[in-house]
Amino acid sequence: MALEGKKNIFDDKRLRAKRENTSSYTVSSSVMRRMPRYFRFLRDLLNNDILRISSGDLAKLMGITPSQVRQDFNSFGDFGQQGYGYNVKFLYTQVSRILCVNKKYSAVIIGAGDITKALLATNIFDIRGIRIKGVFSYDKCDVGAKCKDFTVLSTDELQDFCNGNISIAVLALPEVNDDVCDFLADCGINGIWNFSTSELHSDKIKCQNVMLGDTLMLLMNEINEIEFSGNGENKDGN
Amino acid sequence: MALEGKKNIFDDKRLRAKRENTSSYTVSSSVMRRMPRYFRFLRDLLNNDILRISSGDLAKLMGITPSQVRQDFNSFGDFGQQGYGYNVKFLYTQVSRILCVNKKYSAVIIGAGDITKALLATNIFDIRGIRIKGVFSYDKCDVGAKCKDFTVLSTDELQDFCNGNISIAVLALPEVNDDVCDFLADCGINGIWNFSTSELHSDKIKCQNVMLGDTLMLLMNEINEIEFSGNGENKDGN
DNA sequence: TAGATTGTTAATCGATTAACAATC
DNA sequence: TAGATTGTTAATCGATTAACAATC
Repeated sequence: MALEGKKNIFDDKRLRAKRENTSSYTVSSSVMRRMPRYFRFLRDLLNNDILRISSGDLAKLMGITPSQVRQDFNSFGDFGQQGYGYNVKFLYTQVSRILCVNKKYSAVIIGAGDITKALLATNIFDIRGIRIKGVFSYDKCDVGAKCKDFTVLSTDELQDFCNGNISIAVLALPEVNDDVCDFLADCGINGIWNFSTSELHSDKIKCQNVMLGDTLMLLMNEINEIEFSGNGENKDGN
Repeated sequence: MALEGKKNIFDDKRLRAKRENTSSYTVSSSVMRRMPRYFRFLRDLLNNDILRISSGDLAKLMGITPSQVRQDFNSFGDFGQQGYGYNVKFLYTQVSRILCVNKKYSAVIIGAGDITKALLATNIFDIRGIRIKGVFSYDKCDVGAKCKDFTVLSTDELQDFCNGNISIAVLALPEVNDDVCDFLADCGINGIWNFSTSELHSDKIKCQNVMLGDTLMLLMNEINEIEFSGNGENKDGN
């Protein structure tokens, strides 16, 4: 495809800034947070054999403005072509690269309960190139049990097990203490995908706090505006 | 407590606007999305027997500015007191009310797999006053099986089962079709908490799309900036 | 009363949208 | 070439922060 031939994978504003020592160029977090959504929509387009799309059509599909589509991608590089639009496959590759999908990160899961089983039953890790290397538990009763293909190990063994080769820890526990950040950072782990109810922040390790209850409560608020319109009582009489 | 005595639960800018027919007052979604986080921090304060807090201290705790704390709460009403600060219990009650926690909504779960089991094993519904009334499946093979205390029913029976008494449907399925929104709306359900990989939007029903993969990819991007600093290779040599 | 801290207005900052010249 | 559509600048909009008078 002509487009790909012309595009250089290093035609990336951040990398360019780095090379030219204008350095400090970073993409704002509002832009970054939209990238996974682009990723999903572009994947769907590819699955439907749509090879080319304009900012206008993509915007309509996603319920945003064409300007935003163009601005968003332009914070990373010149991914389109005037008069043509965007090559979907190329754009998808760029977004995948931005999100580091298929970097083949290694991960461990900490916790041996139902969340762990649920995550292992999906392809959420596989399709992003993440390899789960082990399942660990703080609870000695779990040690030795099976979780899908994994024999649960004690967190006492985690540091030796990691040996600097694990990038991500999935925290699939109901509650954790703040020290878990230090502990995992000391194991050489760089990021925590946190399903516990405790919000984590650390200078030593990146944390993504899933906080499932938050979206549930937002939904409770949103439906309230329907249910209470008028009579001030909901379906349960409250 | 003096504060509570003086405060009127209807001293709420939205309700005031409604009464005075200035009507259209709505809180911006940026403010609304922060409410669950306030809810969690205020609950923690209460659990630690802290009964009073200033916007400055709460801001420090949460890593935001005192101005934001005051502005956020002021979009709903006058929840504090000059010279004193905020009464934690009262503020928590207001935030709970805003988020409709403990409204005793009824819900059903659709899907009888590991996500359903994982959710039923937590107290995520209980502590928010949500009552799970049934578990349903599109897959006839699941029907009759047990999911915790529930016997899985067919989605064919959903409409009769709901009979207008169910507010929330938890979609615990890998993938769904867009029509699911119409189907659930026709059952009289008002909101979908969506764990599938398909993003849902509808005029007929509120949707909260969890999109677990999104935060995982953001984490992959964030740790990349650590791992690739310098040599351009990650721990797996990619 | 004096000190503390809110509620609220004004100033700033950043993000989104609009417009259009560049160009495929 | 003419039409289409980007990349990018300028304008707008909204959200955050600062400042301070009100007041507990």
